[in-house]
Amino acid sequence: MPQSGKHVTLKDLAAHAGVSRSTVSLVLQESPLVARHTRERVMAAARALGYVYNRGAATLRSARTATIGVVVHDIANPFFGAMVAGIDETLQNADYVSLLASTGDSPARQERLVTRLREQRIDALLLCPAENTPDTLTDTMADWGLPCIEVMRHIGETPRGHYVGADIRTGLARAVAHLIHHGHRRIALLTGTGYSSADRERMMGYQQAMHEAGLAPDIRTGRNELTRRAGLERTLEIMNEPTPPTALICHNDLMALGALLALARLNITPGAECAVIGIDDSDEAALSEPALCSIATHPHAIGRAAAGLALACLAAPDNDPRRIVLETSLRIRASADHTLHRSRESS
Amino acid sequence: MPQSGKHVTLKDLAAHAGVSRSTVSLVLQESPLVARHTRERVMAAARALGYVYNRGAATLRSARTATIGVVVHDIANPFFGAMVAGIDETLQNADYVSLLASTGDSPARQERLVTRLREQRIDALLLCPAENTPDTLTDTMADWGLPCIEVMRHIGETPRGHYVGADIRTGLARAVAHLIHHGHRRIALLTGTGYSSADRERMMGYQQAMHEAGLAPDIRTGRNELTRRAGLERTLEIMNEPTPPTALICHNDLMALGALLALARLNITPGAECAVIGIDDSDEAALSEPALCSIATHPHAIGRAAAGLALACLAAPDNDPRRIVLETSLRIRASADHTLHRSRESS
DNA sequence: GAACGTATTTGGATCGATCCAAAACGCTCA
DNA sequence: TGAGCGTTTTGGATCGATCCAAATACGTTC
Repeated sequence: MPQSGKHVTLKDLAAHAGVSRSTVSLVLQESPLVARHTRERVMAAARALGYVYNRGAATLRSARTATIGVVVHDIANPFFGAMVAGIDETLQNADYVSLLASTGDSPARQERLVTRLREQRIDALLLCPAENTPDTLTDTMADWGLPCIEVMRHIGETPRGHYVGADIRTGLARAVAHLIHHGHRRIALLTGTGYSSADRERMMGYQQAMHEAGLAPDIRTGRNELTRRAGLERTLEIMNEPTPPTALICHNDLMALGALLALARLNITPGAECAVIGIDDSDEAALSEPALCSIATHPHAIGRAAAGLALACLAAPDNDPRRIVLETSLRIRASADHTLHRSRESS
Repeated sequence: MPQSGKHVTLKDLAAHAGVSRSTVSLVLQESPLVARHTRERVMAAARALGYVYNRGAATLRSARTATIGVVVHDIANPFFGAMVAGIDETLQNADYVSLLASTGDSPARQERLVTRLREQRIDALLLCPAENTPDTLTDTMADWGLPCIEVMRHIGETPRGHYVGADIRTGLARAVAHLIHHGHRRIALLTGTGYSSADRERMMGYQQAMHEAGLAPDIRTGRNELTRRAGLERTLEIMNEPTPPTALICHNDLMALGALLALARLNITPGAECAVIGIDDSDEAALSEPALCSIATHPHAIGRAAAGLALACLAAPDNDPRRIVLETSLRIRASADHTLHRSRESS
């Protein structure tokens, strides 16, 4: 055992097991070339001496750490909890590990975290980019030779690199059609600043659906806060207008749940007097009172697809950008399952 | 620029800037020994060549990566989002970065993640341990010489290493006193399996408060799931008993919010007919309908304290275990702010 | 026992960054 | 101009692990 404070190295294991450093290295790599009894001797030495592999040292000669960075913009959004579970489930089978970092939706902080992860020599990056992320980040990833999969949000107008997302547009078309079918004509979209790709995608899908139905779009952009509290506050404002919308499609479930809270405060019966639809179909959507109607984006499956794509890129490097867009579905629940009262729509 | 796929190294920067590798290294370390014009030349070379530092290589000679691992058991719990924000805020000023990993409350997965983080040579670990974590983990950290701060949960009966938590016992004493003052005599504690230190702490604090009030404790342990859905389901069961409690203290806000949903489904008026108190005082507590009464544990401050302790350990290594326990406070809100109807207590 | 083929192990160079004693440089003063 | 001193830069060794050609060991056959 080396003196206190020093790490156990291959050299120590080799001396303890009576083999060479190269043999130790082969054992740790689970090489089939090593005899079984030799392998056992080395593993016993590793256990006895409390050896911890040094991935940084290994990356000086081999290229991989078996580590994937996951960078998201709001760790408190339940979408990401589910997505990370999907990522980890997929990586586990490949003996990879994900390391998660939260940008707080700041491009500057994001740059710092991405750089720090690269310095630690992650093998690939799954990135839900902060709003206003500069286009140059895609180039930087390419320069680094770091496989990067943009997830749910992308950098720039269209993704130039790999992308995994959900078919929000079709989901919005279904939501708008559903609301129209239930008698709604004043349907508003409650979204963020309008600058993130997620915002723009929602706005465009919603606008297209409204135009096709011959209705006037009503897009409510606002501050870069997509939380329950923001949904509540903004819905309170909207409902105090002279002619408020009769239906709200919210950026995500958190905002939609906030909107439900606002309606309750205003004694507006959610569903019957004002419909609310969220996006994501979080676990909470089904539990709330009334149950929230939501466009299901399947975050767990998104996570699995993104991690799977990262592993595929690492297994067979090829620079063709891949795009995976999972289907969405409209989960119809009480918050948007009533035919609108006629008096409310006319007034 | 080296050929594609190869990283830019100190050697490349040195050639580009016309200085030695040692000078480049000193510049990157921001050593005051280097002349300003030399420093500028090197930094220009680094920008021009797109240099990325290799922290793994550096740790072969220097000891630090300026990276702290944060391992939690349920990333979807809003407590951790707030705690991580506090951690990151504190680390930013020290030019440290946190890398987060989620154990899903599995000791086996936790062991794997902790090992992987150590292999990446994190400088310290903030750990909210999985339930049933073996005592030996504390010894392993000590053997590794890795400063480890247990947060909110600890390993074993009492923390043997560093610990940061909240004074749950005092919070529970206040909650019980508050409920008694409002006429409640059948007060139940809804908790987890009873095996985690967080469970035990809650059970003991609650029991002590109930004994001191001369009341019979009613502890409801259950499965290892501390979610909104679990709170809802278990409350539905409890409320179907012949003589259900008139007040529920729940393991965390998520469960308490689930309990409120259950009461609403049963047409039991939350607050008036059955009081509900959560633990954590998440952002959602104040927004819910009725607003949730909760023991505030200040996760943001917990995160700040934990990160601060980690930095202090790194700055002045000393093996004396430190213990920081932040004060809690009872945030009184509608879910537990009514005097109990007399008929309900008597029946 | 020698020859041969296969299995297993080895040793020195390499990777990128840091360390630190020595070398080099620039300035001042006699 | 040379010596002395303080500032700045340098070069070779080191760190822990991998690589890969060569060496060694082993088992089988004649």
